[in-house]
Amino acid sequence: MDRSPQPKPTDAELELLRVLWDRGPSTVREIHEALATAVAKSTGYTTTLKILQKMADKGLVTRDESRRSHIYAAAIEAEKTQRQLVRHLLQGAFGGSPTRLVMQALSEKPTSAEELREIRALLDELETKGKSKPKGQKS
Amino acid sequence: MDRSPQPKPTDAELELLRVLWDRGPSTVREIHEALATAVAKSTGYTTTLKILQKMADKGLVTRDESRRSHIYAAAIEAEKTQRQLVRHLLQGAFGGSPTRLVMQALSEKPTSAEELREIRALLDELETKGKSKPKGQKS
DNA sequence: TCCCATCTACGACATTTGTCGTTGACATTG
DNA sequence: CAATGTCAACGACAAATGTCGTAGATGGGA
Repeated sequence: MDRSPQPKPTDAELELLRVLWDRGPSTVREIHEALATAVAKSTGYTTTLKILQKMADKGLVTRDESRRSHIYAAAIEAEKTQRQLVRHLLQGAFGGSPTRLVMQALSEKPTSAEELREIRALLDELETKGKSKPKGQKS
Repeated sequence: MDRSPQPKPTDAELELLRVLWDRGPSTVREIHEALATAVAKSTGYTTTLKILQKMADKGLVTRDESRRSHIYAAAIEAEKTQRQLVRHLLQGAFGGSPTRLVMQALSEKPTSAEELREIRALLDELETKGKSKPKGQKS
C-alpha cells in the first residue's frame, strides 16, 4: 500500500490539480482553457501539456489514452494533498505548532460568521476526542 | 518604497531564516553549526554560506561586514513571512478559504487543550471584531 | 481523396536551486 | 616571522522547472 511519499507538487502543478479537482477528468485543451479564463494564465498549450505529462510520470495524475485526446484525472485527493502541504508548511515555517498557523490563517482574511461557527464545531469535536483515544486518522 | 513583493523563500532559505529568528544575528559558522546539530543537516559550510549570500542579494537577510566574519541577520520578520506563506498556500491549494486550511492544520496534530483554548480566544476576538471595522494591521 | 486542424511526443533552452571545491586574503599563534 | 587555520568569493555542476517550437500522427471536412 502506498506509503507514497507523494512528491510535493509545485505551484504550477498545483494549479493544474485545482482544475482537475474542480472539473473532474479533462482533456489538455479543457484544462488549458480553464486556466486561461479562470486564472488569466497566458502560457502556450504545449506548456500545459508538458506539465501534465510530467505529472503523469510522477503519479500525480492518471491518463486515459483510449482516445486521441488523452484525458487526465487527478490521481491524488485534494484533501490528502492539502494535508501534505499543511504539514510541510507547519514543519518548515512554524516549528510544528499548528496554533500559530491557524492564527495566521484566520487573521489573513475576514472570515464569515458561518465559517467561524464551523471552526468552533471542529474545536469542540477535537476537545471531546482528545479525552478518548484519538482514533482513526493515522498520520 | 518597497511594497516588497518579498520573494517567497525556498525551503532551504526558510531553514536558515528559522535559525536567525531563533538566535538573532549570527555568523555563518554559527548558523551552520546550529543547522547541523538541530536539524542534522549535513551539508558543507560553503553551501550555507552561498545560500546566505543569495539571500542577502534578495534582501531576505542583511549582512554586517564590519568584521572578518560577517554577521547575518534576518531582514524579514517571522510573522510577516509566515503570513506570506500562509497566504500563498491559501491561494494555491485552498482556493482562498481559510476554513479548510484551519481544519487541516488542526487535524494534523493532536492539539493540546491549552492551544485549543488559545484558538478559541482568537475566534472570539475575530467575532467581535467582525462587527466593528477590522482595522488594518498592515504589514 | 486531399488538405487542414488538432493532438501528442520530443527536444531545446533559460533560470533557479542546492551542492561543492578551490583560491586568495586575513588572522592567530608558536 | 612563518606555519596553520579560518573566511568570503567565485565558478562549476547536476537536477528540476517552466517555457516553447517543431515534427509526426490522426481525424474531419470540402
